[in-house]
Formats: sequence, structure tokens, C-alpha cells
Amino acid sequence: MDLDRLLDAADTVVGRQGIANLTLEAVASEAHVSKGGLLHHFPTKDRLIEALVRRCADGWRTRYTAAWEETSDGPGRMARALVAMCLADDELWTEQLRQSSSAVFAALAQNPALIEPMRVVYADLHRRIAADDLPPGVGEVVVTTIDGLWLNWVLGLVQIDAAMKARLQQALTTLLAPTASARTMRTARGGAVARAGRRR
Amino acid sequence: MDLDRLLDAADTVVGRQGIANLTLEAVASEAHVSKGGLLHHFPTKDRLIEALVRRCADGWRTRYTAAWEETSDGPGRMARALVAMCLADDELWTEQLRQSSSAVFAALAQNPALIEPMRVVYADLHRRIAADDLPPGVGEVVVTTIDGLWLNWVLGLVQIDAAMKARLQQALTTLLAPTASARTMRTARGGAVARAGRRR
DNA sequence: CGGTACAAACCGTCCAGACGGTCGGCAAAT
DNA sequence: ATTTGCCGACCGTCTGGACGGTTTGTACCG
Repeated sequence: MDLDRLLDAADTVVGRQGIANLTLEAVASEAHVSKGGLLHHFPTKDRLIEALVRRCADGWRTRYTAAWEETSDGPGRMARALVAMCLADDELWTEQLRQSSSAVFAALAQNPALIEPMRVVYADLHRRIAADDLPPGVGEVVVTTIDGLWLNWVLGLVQIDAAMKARLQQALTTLLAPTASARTMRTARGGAVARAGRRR
Repeated sequence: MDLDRLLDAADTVVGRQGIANLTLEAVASEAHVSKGGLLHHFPTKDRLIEALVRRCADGWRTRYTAAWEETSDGPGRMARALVAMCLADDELWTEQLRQSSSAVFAALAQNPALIEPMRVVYADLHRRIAADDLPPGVGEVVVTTIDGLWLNWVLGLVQIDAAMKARLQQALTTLLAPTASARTMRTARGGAVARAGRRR
């Protein structure tokens, strides 16, 4: 029995019936396995959900790592990779990813400690962003925007269509654009931003 | 009996014992009320959580409405109000707000339909942002960044300290700054952004 | 003013169902 | 024959909710 098939079943259950109905019986039924059979592979519900979270977290790391590889070198490489991956690629926001993401909330409900793998991946991502050689805050705005987009998408709070993604991409790209000039005046990093930052 | 006291108790339970332990008994106990007494005011667990979500949603609307009132007129008023409220004000991210926010996830677990009040408030906020007279995507980046910040904060995915808020504020202010010039060339809105948007 | 009738707030017990997890068994593979 | 993978019946616990009873407040009446 492929363990991934069990995890897929769990994701499906969450996506279709909600977090509250993520029961061992439902998962077993969805995977065409008896409850005993399911518990043979995941001796505890916590272990099952932990595997769910870990798979989701690994998926994100794999994705943004691959995106980083495909992005040209230079300041903001990680941030630009994120934008390209999340806003330019139409294949990302699939129903499967939504289910997989919802499972993280199942973990939150079951046992908050189970989201630890997700925390690890986020720490890694933020470390990469911090080392991205961008003006202060710019990289963090990009990551955090993606986070917010993900939240809105998973919860269905706002509609996310191609037009909105395009607008976000445009604005974030604008934010990342001054990087080229910032690189030339690296010794005065932040000064240009502070100067441009005044308003009113 | 003040209904708010019961909701406070529910928030406290969620904050202290997690979503899974948000039971009627726990809430009743926390509020020093019998289960029967609790069910007298909220005939159903769904109703209780619905009230929780509604109170949280109303809180957000009240906050950003007040922030809008205190923000100078002009393009990006709503976006600037959000930045001032969430990144400049040190009083916002309290433990109480975190508990109240966590309750939304409890709603998600109990019955996804219960987050509807939250959806309504978000729709309103996004409508205000869309009418904010900003270059395309800029306002949405601001809101979505706040959303992401909120997510990271509630889940504890990343540490949110004053320095990070300052950096985000700086970057978002930079993003909002070009508005003044954009207003003068309103007829060509988006053109300036598109021009600045090229990279590589 | 006293008392009486009524309603609302609240209590504490009880129950039916659901859920996570255990366990003895079985059948095929080695 | 022993191990491994899986089954499915079973158990103890917990939880949401129902329900009948009790206290507290309130309006009305003699």
C-alpha cells in the first residue's frame, strides 16, 4: 500500500467534507481501506496529520527551490522566484494544492504542535529572503503578500482570478524594480528607500 | 448575564487549550456557568461560534473604519490607514486579538460556512481598496500583506517584532509613495507602473 | 403593601452517537 | 512455519444537546 494514497485520501476528505469530518473512518473509507489497515500505517491520528503537514511543507520547499533555480541571479532572486511561481504560473493554484493546504488547518485544530514542519519551511524561506540583497522590508512584503494570497485563497475569503494575480504581479514587480539602482548604491542601502518613502 | 462574557470565555479557551478543546463544557466552566446556562444563550455550538466570528469581524471593520477616519484624504487613503493601523500602532497586536482571531479557525473547523461574516467584512475592505485611486495592484498588495502578516502572527509561523513591522511599513510606504505623481497623470494610470515594472 | 401568577434565566443530569484506538484473527508471501 | 499486511469487531471516552426542575425577577391584583 502506497502511503501517499492514504494521504491523498485524507486531503480529499478535508477538501470535500471539511476539517471536522477528517476522521480515521472517513480517510480509511476514502482510501478503500479498513480503519485497522489505516492505523497499521499511521498508528495515531496525530501521525497521519503530521505526515500530511510534512508532505505539504516539503511540497512548498521543493516548489520554491525549483523556482529559485529557474530565476536569474541578482538581488531579489528569491523574491522574484516567488512572484514568478505564484503569480505568473497558472498551474500552481490547483484544487489539489488547496486540499493539501487545508490539511494544515486540520493540523492546527488537531494539535498546533503538528504544524512545526511548516514553521521550519517558513523559517528557511524567510532566511533566503533576508539574504536576498533587497532594501529592507521589500522581500518581506513579497513573501507576506504571497502568504496573504494563500490565506484568502484557501479560506475563500476573496476571489482570486487571473486579473488580480496580474495586478499583484505588476505592483510587486514595481516594488522590486528599484533594486537595480539600489545595487549600485549598496553602501547607502536604505537611504534611497527612505527618501522615496516620504509622502504627503 | 452579559453575552460578551461568554464569548470572552470561548476566546480564552481557544487561546489556552486550542481549537480541539473548544467544548461547551469548557466554555461554560471558563465563564462560571453551567452547560445548561450556556446553551440557554446560545442554543447551539454553531450559534456560539457564529457569534464569535461576528464579533471578530465587527472588530476589524470598526478598527479599519476608525483608522480611515483618522487618515488624510487623497489616493490610497484606505491603504495608508491600514498601514498606520497595523504597522505603526503598537497597540493592535494584543494577546486578546490573537485569541479572538484564533476563534475564526475554530469556526473553520466546526463549520466552514460560519466564517461568512468574515467574508463579508473582507469584501467590504477590498471594495474600499479598489476605490482607493491607486495604481493597479498596489492597494491589493497592501491588504494582502496585512493578511499574510496576520496569518503568520496567529499561527506563530514567523516572529513578528517591532523591527519587522518597521521594515514592512517602510517598504509599503515606498510602494504607496509614487501615488502623488500617479495622481497627476491619472489619465495615463498604469502606464507609469508598467514602465517601472520592467525588470531583468 | 402583600401576595400571587407568570416568565425568563439558569442549573445539573442524562443519553445517544461518534470517535480514536485496541486486539485477536486471517491469508498470502517468503 | 513465521512474518507481514490487513481486517473488522469491539471498547471506553467524550461531546453536543435534550429535558425537567429550580431560582430569580416582574407585573398585576386585591
